[in-house]
Amino acid sequence: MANNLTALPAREPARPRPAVAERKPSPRVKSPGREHKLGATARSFAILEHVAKSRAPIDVLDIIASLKLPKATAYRLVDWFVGHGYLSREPGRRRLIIGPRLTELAFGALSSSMRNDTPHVVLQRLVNTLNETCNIGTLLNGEVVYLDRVEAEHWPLRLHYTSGSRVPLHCSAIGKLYLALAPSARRKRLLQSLELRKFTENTIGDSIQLDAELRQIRKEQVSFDREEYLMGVVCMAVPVMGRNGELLSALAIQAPEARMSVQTARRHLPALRNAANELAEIFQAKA
Amino acid sequence: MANNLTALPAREPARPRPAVAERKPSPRVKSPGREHKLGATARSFAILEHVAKSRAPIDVLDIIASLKLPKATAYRLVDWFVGHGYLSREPGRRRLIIGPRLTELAFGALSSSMRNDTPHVVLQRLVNTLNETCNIGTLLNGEVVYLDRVEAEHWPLRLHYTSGSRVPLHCSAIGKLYLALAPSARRKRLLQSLELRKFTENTIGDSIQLDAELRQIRKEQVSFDREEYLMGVVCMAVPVMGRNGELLSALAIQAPEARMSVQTARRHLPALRNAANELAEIFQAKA
DNA sequence: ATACTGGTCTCATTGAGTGAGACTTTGTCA
DNA sequence: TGACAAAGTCTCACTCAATGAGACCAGTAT
Repeated sequence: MANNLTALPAREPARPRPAVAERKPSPRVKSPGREHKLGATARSFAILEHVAKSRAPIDVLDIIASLKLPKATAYRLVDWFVGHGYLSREPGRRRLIIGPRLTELAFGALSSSMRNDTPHVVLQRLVNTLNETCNIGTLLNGEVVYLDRVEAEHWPLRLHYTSGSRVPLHCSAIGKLYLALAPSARRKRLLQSLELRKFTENTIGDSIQLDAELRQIRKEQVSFDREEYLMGVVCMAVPVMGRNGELLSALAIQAPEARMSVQTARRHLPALRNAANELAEIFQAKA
Repeated sequence: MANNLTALPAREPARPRPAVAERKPSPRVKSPGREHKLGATARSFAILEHVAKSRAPIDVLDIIASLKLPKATAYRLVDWFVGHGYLSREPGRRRLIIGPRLTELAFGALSSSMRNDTPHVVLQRLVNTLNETCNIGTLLNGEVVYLDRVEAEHWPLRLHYTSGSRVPLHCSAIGKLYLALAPSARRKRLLQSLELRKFTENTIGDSIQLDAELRQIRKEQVSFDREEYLMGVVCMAVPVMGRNGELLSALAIQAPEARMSVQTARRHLPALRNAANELAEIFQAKA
């Protein structure tokens, strides 16, 4: 966990007064990767996390030391927290403990995440049962992105947020599923902007064939990736449908073909369908 | 809760440019009630609180409306939260839920506040009276986790952070309590995804039986684990209820059956109930 | 096409936040 | 009791991070 708190501008030693002012002519380069700073807020959370993590009441100097905050700043922030009930001081008016407001927030957060985190739990359970990697994915900007992903075998359930990786639509189970089940207007547009590039010998390369495949998918409500993107990787995806038949997202299982042929995958279909239904219900929590 | 978020300066409609600058001659009167603003931070917490409080995933527009934040600002903050894991987005890339980082913080905050604040004292007292191990637990990601735990006999009041240990819902007193008292929609979901694995001969193995048990629990507001998970271990759990009947957490006593039969446990019920009430009050301290 | 609705981006403006350091209070040791 | 250090507060010049109005840009619905 990179702790960039110190990395604030590192102000100069406060020169007495440098004339009046030199208007910088706004050198704002149109940097595309706009990152927001929220410096104070970041520090605030760091402090809370520090207090929450520590086993015993903590004093401000600890915070200053651990987080490398300047004294004045640390006291200022802590004061604010105390004043707003997020932190409290122990009887001796010194060491800090979690305040009532934060406790309240914590309760809320926990029960909220109890309610809403369930997608992940469902996924996790599915993976435990089938013992293969599964993921929940959706379409975003014409690409498949994974919303959550639980890897089999190894615990470290790494969340692959695959921000960068472009998974083309025409050669991934989830992508084809979306193509197949999108309302026709949308499908048309998506198809139009597809370039049916070949990745393996199995990749679908012409639109006639793709069309047939999509029809099949629509009929069966399952989509397969038979080593169409990566040789040796097989994938099966089912839709997570909303009440009105909208496609909320897709649930997929993925494994090396050595371990899971398309045949084998089909055997997992009931389990996937089941999980997909659970997910559908969860996603449709009412306000 | 006074909602002063709107009370930020209320910027003027951006006058083109008002000459260069008029140095205010520092009218800083030595105001004694120095108030720090921390505007961004305040707003940040307001957002988190809002999300945590709402029972369903919330969308940014709700936030904007409820908190009267300017659109751009709200999106900026939310983005930051999502980027830093405090909030997450649901499938449709729209509604917001509590993120992993906030869950972690919440958990830390709660157990920290258990330890330092009165909850721990209450628990301790209970243990001293009954002379058996007691713990406060909750449900997190479909598992039972202990927020605080005081062991009898041995001093070392170890806090079981049970990061790894999965305590299944259907065969633990706290788990069944949660199952029984959850709102019916959630109960349904939880039950659906339960695998009634047998751990001992007493483990409840079929859903009919479980259903009966849950009804009983709901009626009596106590839940027992009669050696259903570990042979020789008996457990009894009572709810800690909020003002509106929400389940805040659960309080349980645990002992070897040799020392505490279910009968004996029942005798401790009044003491547990009492402590649970105390806890309820503590948890609902007003800001 | 046409009108929404949800969301992103830009950018001038400025006040919120900053932090070195002086200062005050509290605690400790002789 | 004084004297010294450590903990905590306050000041203030400086500036950059946050702000928010509004233009803009998808998608979706009509």
